[in-house]
Amino acid sequence: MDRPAFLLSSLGVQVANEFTERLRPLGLEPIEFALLAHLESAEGSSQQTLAEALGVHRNAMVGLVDELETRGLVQRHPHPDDRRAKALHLTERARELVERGYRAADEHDADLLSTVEESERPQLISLLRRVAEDRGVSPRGHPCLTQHPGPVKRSTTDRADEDSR
Amino acid sequence: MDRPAFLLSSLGVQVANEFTERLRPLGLEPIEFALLAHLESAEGSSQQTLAEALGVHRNAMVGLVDELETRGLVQRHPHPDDRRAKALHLTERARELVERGYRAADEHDADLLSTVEESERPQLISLLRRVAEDRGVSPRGHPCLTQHPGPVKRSTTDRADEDSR
DNA sequence: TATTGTTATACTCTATAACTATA
DNA sequence: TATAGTTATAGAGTATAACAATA
Repeated sequence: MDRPAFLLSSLGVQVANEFTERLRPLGLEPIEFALLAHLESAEGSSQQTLAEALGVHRNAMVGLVDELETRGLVQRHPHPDDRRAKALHLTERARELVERGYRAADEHDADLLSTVEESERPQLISLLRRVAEDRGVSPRGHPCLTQHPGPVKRSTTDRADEDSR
Repeated sequence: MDRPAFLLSSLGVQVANEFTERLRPLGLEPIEFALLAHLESAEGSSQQTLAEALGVHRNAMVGLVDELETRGLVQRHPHPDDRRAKALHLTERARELVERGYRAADEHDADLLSTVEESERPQLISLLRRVAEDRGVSPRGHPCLTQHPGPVKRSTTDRADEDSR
C-alpha cells in the first residue's frame, strides 16, 4: 500500500503511539505533557485560556488540572486580574518532568530519522512541513491519542445525503 | 514545531480525518470501507478471519457486519467448510461503493501531493515507506479513527515505575 | 448579560465474560 | 476441549447542560 494518505495516516498513528509509550515512564499522558509544556511558556494562564490553546473544552480542563494538582504538578492560585479565574502554575517537579518529556521527544525524533540518510533529512522535514502547512494542520497536540477530537460537527441534519442504507 | 514526530503525528491524524470526511458522502466509516475493501479480495471469508485481518475483536465484528447487512452491503451465507462460521459476501451495491471509495482515496492522494513537485514525489513516498517499514507499521487501517486500538497492554503491574504522584 | 470554573447527567464506545452450536 | 458467532454488561470517556461567583 504505497498510497501517501495511507502511509501518512498509519505512520502518524504509529508515531503518536510511540510517543505515548515514551511518555509513560514519566507518568504523563500526551495531553498532560502538552498541558505542562504549554504552561511552562505561559505560566499563570487561566484554565480557560489554556483550554483554548490545547483544544480541549473548559469542562474537561477541570478534571485534567484536578489530576495534575493531586499529583503535585500544578497549583491553582488566585488570578491577579480576575477573581473568577484560577492562575495555573507549575511546580518544580513538573518543570523537571517537562524537561524529561522534551528529552524523550528528542530521542524519539532521532530514532525516527535513524533510517534516513543524514543528507535527506532536511528534505523530508521540509516536505512534511510543506504538506502539513498546506492542509492547515493545527499545531495542537495529538487529537487522536489525547481523545479530544473536538465537537465532531455531526449535527441533526447530518447523514442526510448518505447514499447507502 | 519542526519535530519529525510532531509533524508526522499531527499530519497523520489530519490526513486520517480528511479521508473520513471523503468517505462520509458514501455513508461509510473508515472501518466499514476497510472491511468491504478487504472482503472484495477475500470473498467468502468468515467473520473471524476478517476480524483478524482488520485488527478488530470478533465481538465487535458482529455489530459491524450487522450494520452493513442491514444496509444491504454484505450478506451472511452458510460457510461451506464449517457450519459454525458465516461466509461473508459483498452485494453489487457494496462493490460500487468500494470502487467509489478507492476513487475517493485516489483524489485524496492527488490532493495531498498537489503541493509537492512532481519530481519530489517518488522520494517523499519512498522516504515515508522506509520510515514506516522501519517501525513495523501494521498495514491495517486507521486505528485512531476506527476506534479499535486493540488491547492496550496495560495490565495489573503497569504504572508501577511511574515517578509522578 | 456574559464569562470562569465546577458538577452532574446522559451518551457513546469498547472490553469482558458468558452462552450456543458446532468442530 | 476448542472455536465461530452472538449477546449482555460494566466500565471508561466525552459532551451537554446547568449552577454559583464574578465581570
